[in-house]
Amino acid sequence: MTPIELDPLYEAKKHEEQIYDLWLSQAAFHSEPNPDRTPFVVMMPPPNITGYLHMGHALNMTLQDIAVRYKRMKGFEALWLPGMDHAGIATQAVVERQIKEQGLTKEGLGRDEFVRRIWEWKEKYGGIILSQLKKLGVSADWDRLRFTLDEPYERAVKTAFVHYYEKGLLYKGQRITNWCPHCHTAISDIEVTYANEKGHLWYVRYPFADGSGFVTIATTRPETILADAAVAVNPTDPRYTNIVGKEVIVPAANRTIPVIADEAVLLDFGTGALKITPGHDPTDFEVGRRNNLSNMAVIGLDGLMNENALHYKDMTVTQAREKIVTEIDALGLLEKVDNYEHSVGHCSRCGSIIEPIVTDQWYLRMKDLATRALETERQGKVEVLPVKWRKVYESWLENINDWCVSRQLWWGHRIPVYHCEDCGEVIVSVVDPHVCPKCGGSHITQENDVLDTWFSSALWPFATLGWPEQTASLTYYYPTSLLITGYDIIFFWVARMVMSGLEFMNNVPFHTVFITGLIRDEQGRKMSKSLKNQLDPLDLISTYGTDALRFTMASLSTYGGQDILPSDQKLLSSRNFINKLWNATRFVVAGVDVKEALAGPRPSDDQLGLFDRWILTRLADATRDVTAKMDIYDFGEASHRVYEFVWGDFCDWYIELSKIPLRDEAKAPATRWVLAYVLENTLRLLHPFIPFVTETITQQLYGGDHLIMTAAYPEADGMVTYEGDATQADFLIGFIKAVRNLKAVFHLPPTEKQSVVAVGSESDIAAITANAEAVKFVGRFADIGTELDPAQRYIKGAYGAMQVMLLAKSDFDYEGELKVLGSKLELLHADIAKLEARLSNQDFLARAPAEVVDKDTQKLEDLKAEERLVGAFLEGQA
RNA sequence: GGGCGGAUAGUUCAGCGGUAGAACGCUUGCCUUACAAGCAAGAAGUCGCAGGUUCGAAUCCUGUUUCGCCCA
Repeated sequence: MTPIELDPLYEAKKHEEQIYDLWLSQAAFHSEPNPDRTPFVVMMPPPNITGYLHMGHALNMTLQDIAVRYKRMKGFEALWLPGMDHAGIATQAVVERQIKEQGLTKEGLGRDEFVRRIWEWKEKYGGIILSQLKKLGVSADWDRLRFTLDEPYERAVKTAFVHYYEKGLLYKGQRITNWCPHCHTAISDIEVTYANEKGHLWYVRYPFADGSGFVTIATTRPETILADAAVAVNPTDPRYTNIVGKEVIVPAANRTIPVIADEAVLLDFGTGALKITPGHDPTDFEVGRRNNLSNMAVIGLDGLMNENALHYKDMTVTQAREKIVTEIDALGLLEKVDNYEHSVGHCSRCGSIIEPIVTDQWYLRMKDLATRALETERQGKVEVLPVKWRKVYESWLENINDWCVSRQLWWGHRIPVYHCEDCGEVIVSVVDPHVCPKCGGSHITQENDVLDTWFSSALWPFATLGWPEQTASLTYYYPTSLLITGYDIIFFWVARMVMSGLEFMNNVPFHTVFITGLIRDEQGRKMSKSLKNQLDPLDLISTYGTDALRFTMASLSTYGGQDILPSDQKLLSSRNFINKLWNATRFVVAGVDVKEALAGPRPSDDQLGLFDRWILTRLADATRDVTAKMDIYDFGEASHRVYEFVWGDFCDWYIELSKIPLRDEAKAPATRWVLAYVLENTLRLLHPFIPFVTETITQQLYGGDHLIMTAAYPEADGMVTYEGDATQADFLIGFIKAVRNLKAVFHLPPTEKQSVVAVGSESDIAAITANAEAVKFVGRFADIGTELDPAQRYIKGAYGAMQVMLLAKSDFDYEGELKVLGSKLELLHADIAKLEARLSNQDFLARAPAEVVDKDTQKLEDLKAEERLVGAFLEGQA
């Protein structure tokens, strides 16, 4: 056998790229429907084509990859379907900025040319994130990469639109919408983020038309006075009952409007009288509908005051506000101005202040769709994890509004609604109509607007599999298994996928949705460009290696979905762990040909030593625990458990202990097999978390086409365990620790090998003497005796009821020992007192479960035995 | 205003009815032939505060303080 030589340090950079290529070359990520296997399907949340890899992706994609690799190794037909989102507003903005630098505008280019340029941009620069994902080790089926604007996907979007339309769920109407003057499009309610801002509350007098005084209203937006349609009071407000029905004059506009009564008016806001501007406020719009008021607009789609704004025309909203306040003040109609903090809506995309404006938009009726999505989740057919997000999901669906799905953009799915210029017929169709079905005319034009990007994303779990065609993939892979995403898109995406899955597939889109926490910086702040506290995952990969980043992400994620604060320390710790694994491998391969050892027969039980049986038992325990956590997607706990096994059991104890039998050719073969077996299984346990290093090692061990990523995940059920032997080994480990502790407490040089004398029960002593060689080696003892020599003095320690004595040198510090023993006795006294108090409590004995009482009784006996021993030491010392 | 979540070792977090756990940091001693990206030993917490339920509470209930998030 020729031992394999490995570098003493694992250098991720040297291996990762070629390992990824190896996987690709073997088509290891590809999945095809296979009736012999159960599918496990994850739909990747499609990143924007304008996107770059950030820490959120690193977390989210790592967890998905762990789940997919795990299930793949578990024998599922695992499909992870990747994709990209056309991201209407974001992409259009990027290309608009680009052509602006060339002195061009999209209007100048025209729609077709502009869209053609976006496609050109997409081919050239778009999707950089995909190559970045590969650096993360993402094992997605790239053969099935989908893009939300590809032709087949477009057919799905049109089909969905036509379906909703024909079902009467889509309607077009003049309604007040959230208008972003910067993006120049309508956006939906959930794309508006509200922030409290300092502003003013202006108290303005509206004179009665009959000259009988005035009524004072309070407003935060004086510039909209120009579009006022009424003044409203609450019908139950005794202050104002006599003015309802009167006419008032709009300040600065000199129009008359009525005073009306409406329940929407709050009695305690301002003066209790409000101006009503249906054209520029959602609440007022509803009041206007109830009272047949006009929807006059004074602010245009460009965010400037329009022709209805009289002498304020072409001013910005801010300018108009200043000017009109001055004018009203000059007219003597400004009563007072208060400072006032109120909530202002901003475009979640660009941050501009949203203008509520009445425009013609398409809306999707949500009530029934939402009810079904709600019931399905409540029946447990879609499991939302962590559970705290269930209420968020539910409360949104319970209070849902109709969804504005049209956008005034050019990049996206153009709404498949056509108008016959000849007869006015409205045609809603998946295929482009060339002839009007009603009049036979050929002058047909399509609506200009496109659909909200989320309208297409909502179809992701089935449109990617070929819907509306009933493809073999759709039949086999749908519904999918797991979705992992961030909580910021529960409404935007998760809930809408559930709705459309139920509507079009009559089944849930996924069985489980796992919501991850948010990545924050070390101080717990959100990562943002303005704070410059963003970590770049690609930097972290080049510094620490992909596996270290992945292991950090996994080990920091919690089942409760806590936010995650990565730090250099944590990455360093993960990198060190990977290096530990690498070096454990170095040790194994220096003495064992793993491939050859495992090709041979498993040693019989009597060929295995005590510690061989111990580590095999521990491996089975670890496998069971890790698998149990993985099965519920608790990646954090799973990673901790495997870390503990690798470092704490395998490296710290078994590898050290194996050095003894490896020197003995009679025992070495069994130990070699165990080393190989445990290493092999450890690598498999770890592979989903740290795929590169485990595959690199596997390449070293086996070479050729042998991949760990397609190997079987360890099964605890198939592993033989030795409980009794494991307990005995644990006892010996405890004994070694007791001796080490004694040496350290009394500052005996670790290199100095001590003579140890153990005095205790026959069986305990027998266990120690039977394994004396191993115990002496890892404990660094010179020899182990079982009888005290009265002529010698000893350093006294206790391991339970067993005396653990070290031969003392003449200069030993007995004063110090007295102190140590004394404080130990005090601790024992305290523990014993606590237990005695509990065990003498009749209520405890009567009500606590018998096993708890038994455990405490046993514990008390053990403590008392140790107390007697330490007490005797002290007496002997005195 | 409504809702949700956090408050546990110096730090970041697990635990969520049976005498407090991890990682990192810290202290002490070690270049022990896999690993100093390491080894051994150790210190460190009245589990935010106040009540209650229970034989027993970090864990369940109520109130409270405080930080954060979401919705209006």
